[in-house]
Amino acid sequence: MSKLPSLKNLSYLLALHQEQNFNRAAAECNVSQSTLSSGIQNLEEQLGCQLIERDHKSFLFTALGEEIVERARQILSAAEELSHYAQGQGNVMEGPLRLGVIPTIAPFIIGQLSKQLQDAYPKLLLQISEDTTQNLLLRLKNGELDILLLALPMDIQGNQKWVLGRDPFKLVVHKELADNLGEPVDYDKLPDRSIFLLEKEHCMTGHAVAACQLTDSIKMNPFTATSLHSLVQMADARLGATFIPQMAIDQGILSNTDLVPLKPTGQEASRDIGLVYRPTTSRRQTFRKVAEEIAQLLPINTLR
Amino acid sequence: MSKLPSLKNLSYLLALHQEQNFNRAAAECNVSQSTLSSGIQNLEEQLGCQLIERDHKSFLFTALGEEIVERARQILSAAEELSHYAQGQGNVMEGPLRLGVIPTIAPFIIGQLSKQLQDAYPKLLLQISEDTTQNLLLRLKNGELDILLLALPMDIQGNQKWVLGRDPFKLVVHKELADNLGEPVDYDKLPDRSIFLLEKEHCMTGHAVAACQLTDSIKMNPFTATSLHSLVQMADARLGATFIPQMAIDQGILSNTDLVPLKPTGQEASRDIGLVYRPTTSRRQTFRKVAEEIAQLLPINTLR
DNA sequence: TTATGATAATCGGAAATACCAATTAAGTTC
DNA sequence: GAACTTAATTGGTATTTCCGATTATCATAA
Repeated sequence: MSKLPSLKNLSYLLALHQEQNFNRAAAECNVSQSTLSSGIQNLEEQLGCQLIERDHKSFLFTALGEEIVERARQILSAAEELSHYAQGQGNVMEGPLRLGVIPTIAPFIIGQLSKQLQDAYPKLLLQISEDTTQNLLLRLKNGELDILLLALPMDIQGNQKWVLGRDPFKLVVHKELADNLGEPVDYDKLPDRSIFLLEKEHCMTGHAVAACQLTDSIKMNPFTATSLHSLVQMADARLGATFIPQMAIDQGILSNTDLVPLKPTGQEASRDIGLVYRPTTSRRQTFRKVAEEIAQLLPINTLR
Repeated sequence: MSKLPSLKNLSYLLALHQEQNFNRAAAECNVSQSTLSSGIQNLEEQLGCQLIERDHKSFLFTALGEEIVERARQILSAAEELSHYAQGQGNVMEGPLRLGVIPTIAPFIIGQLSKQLQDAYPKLLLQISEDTTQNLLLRLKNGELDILLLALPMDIQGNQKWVLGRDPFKLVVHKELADNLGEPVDYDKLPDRSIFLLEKEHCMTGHAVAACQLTDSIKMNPFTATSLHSLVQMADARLGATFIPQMAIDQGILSNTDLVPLKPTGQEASRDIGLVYRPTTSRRQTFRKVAEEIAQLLPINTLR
């Protein structure tokens, strides 16, 4: 059997890939430039293939090199997790857990979630990042994050998911405009261009349109907001109506407003909330317990 | 950050776990006993936990040690796969592929499959093992096998699967007994205890009983056979009827007999054929291509 | 054109480590 | 209790790893 690459050399390769510069990569690894350089050469020799193309002064990763980087990342992160796991004496609910959450979920759950996890698993170190679905998926892929809390359906690429629960949409309007709409709401009774939605970057826009049967409706206003709180403000100023997820309402996003939530048209006017993770993870146990905690906080818990 | 364990020490741990003896494990690793011994101690020190309990003369893996072994296996196999992948210059259809197949599928597919894979991917080294579902799952778990070709539904434990296709069951009887049965077969017209099946170890028994709506039937004969070929022989000797999967019939298991295949009762009188693999694998690409080749050989291809 | 600076590779020696053979310690078997 | 077997320990050697200094190559500024 051919000799296996050492974890050290693989980590040199990762650092080099990240920094794209031998000196900085060496500094990152706390070794000298010469050590890192020969480490990479060593690796290429052991693997019997070229990982970077040398251009006399600069260099470039080969396609094969890029793929090797990908795999090396998985191996190293598994090794790190093993080490953590051992140091925690097998307690999987210990150490850092990096969670990514989209902006239409984060503000309405992370408070309770942090508290609940802190109580249940005091040694767990929850680190939350808020970003768009696409960015979160990138950061999950390159190992920056461990798990993502997203709205589904969604192309989660090669990853795996658990569906934790459902979050119904409500049509939110000023109370003085609510009377003649009925429930579920008859959109025809709304003026044209009177429904405000979020920017396209937010997957909630698509989910709301689909779930509430609003496709291509002339009722939608072309102006788009960047947060649910902005939408609420606009609706409260009687500029029109908007869709707000139940979990935001439960967290009091409508308090101090004159808005009322109405049931929208659509059999299942809701989005699914799911937890997404790399298929190659070795922390399923940890993630599962976190999933259970999150599911309890959702308007409709469908886990299990 | 704490220091990562070396792959070498992890491989010592795996060998020790497999051999349960320092000398044999050392021989396995081509190092001296003292090297392996200190390697293990080293590992325990680095990980900051006890992996084996020393009993003055003998030893025992701790629960934590067992779990570490599990993870170490994954890491090492990923590292090996990385090495292979690099040596093959990124060609995923190269090198050994260890496939486990159950006995009620193997004889009717491995001939064609070997040939087809050999033609499509000449550098792929297919190694086939035939065993019961339970044994195959054990061997998949401990890294002895890469993928399993099984009949579903089945508890595949923590593994993942693709359903490749369907394989209908046929009720096989002697042609002189076939006339008054009709199609789909009315079991009431068969004598009691006239249906022969395989031993319980073979999952096909359960699948056939369920798919063909035979639950707890008095029609079943308590004698059980160990292979489909035995069942065919018994049916041909007019001892009774039996269920035979379509793929066996397609491969000519009924030639040189006086048996005829009849459509059994049951909407979907068939078993699913699936490919099962560890969720932590880094060879999905390889497996997928193999899956496509296998699916083509099934009576009903449902892949994609 | 020649300095200057930046880069990655190479070289030589020092430090760390991995390894083995032999020995020890402890328990088992005959 | 003698002969084995087992894992740990020891001491010495071989190997590997790492660093600092140097070299080679190029880009750019003077």
